[in-house]
Amino acid sequence: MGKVEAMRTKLVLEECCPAVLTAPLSEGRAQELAAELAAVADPVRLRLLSMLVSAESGEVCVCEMVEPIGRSQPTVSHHLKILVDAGLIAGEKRGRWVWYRALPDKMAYLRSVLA
Amino acid sequence: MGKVEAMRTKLVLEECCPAVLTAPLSEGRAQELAAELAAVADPVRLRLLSMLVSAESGEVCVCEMVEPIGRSQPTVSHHLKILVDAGLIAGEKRGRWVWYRALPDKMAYLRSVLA
DNA sequence: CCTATACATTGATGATTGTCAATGGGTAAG
DNA sequence: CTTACCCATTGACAATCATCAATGTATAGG
Repeated sequence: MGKVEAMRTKLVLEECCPAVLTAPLSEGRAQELAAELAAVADPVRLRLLSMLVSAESGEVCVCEMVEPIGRSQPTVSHHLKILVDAGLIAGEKRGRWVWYRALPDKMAYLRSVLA
Repeated sequence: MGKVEAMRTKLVLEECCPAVLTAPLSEGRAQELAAELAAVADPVRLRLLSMLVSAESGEVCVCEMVEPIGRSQPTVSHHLKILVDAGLIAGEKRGRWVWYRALPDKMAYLRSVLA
């Protein structure tokens, strides 16, 4: 195995995709992981996440999300709260507006769960 | 940026975690991705997956999963069917038994969705 | 054949969830 | 102070889902 291949293996395994599912899961641990994954297993929340991640400034006002999402304002707030509770995004109030941004670390963790 | 860092970035971005969420998602695409992620957002299905992935021989008989999972046999069959429909596992009948194995490609795809 | 075993399917039920209308809590403008 | 605006919360409802008992299908053994 050449130097490049060895590095690729090391990086992929240790830095990007640490194994989590490679040992039998306990009932409690599985319950916890499932709840965290459920946060992203929803079309509205995936679209909200994609809007935040792809935003030029890194943050988006709620008022800019309601119309593109195509749901009522309370429904959008509901999903944003679920994402906040899951640690995937964070909101900051400025005046009458609230700006949300993505927290990539938690997303990376969720990705590592599926290994 | 040194050679190693450049390679790390390239590998992580292109080989392990291709970006999928970095552009705003359409309603239809989000619906599709959410349905695929929902397959793994369940404690029973996560435990089934972990049993298959960590199995020595790479496959596990249904009869070996019912008792550890702690649910009825029809419930286990129900969840196995959902995983099969999601393309995450496959089953093969041998005599009276059915052996399931994990299909890692689909799992890697799901992982790439969260980028 | 007849019985036992392994798994899938069906039907019913309780729990969870996504949705919206109505309302509440703050903030800025007049 | 009053009004208008932004967002969160509450309550209600319909849809979805996880679960089990009962039943169906297929295979092996006697």
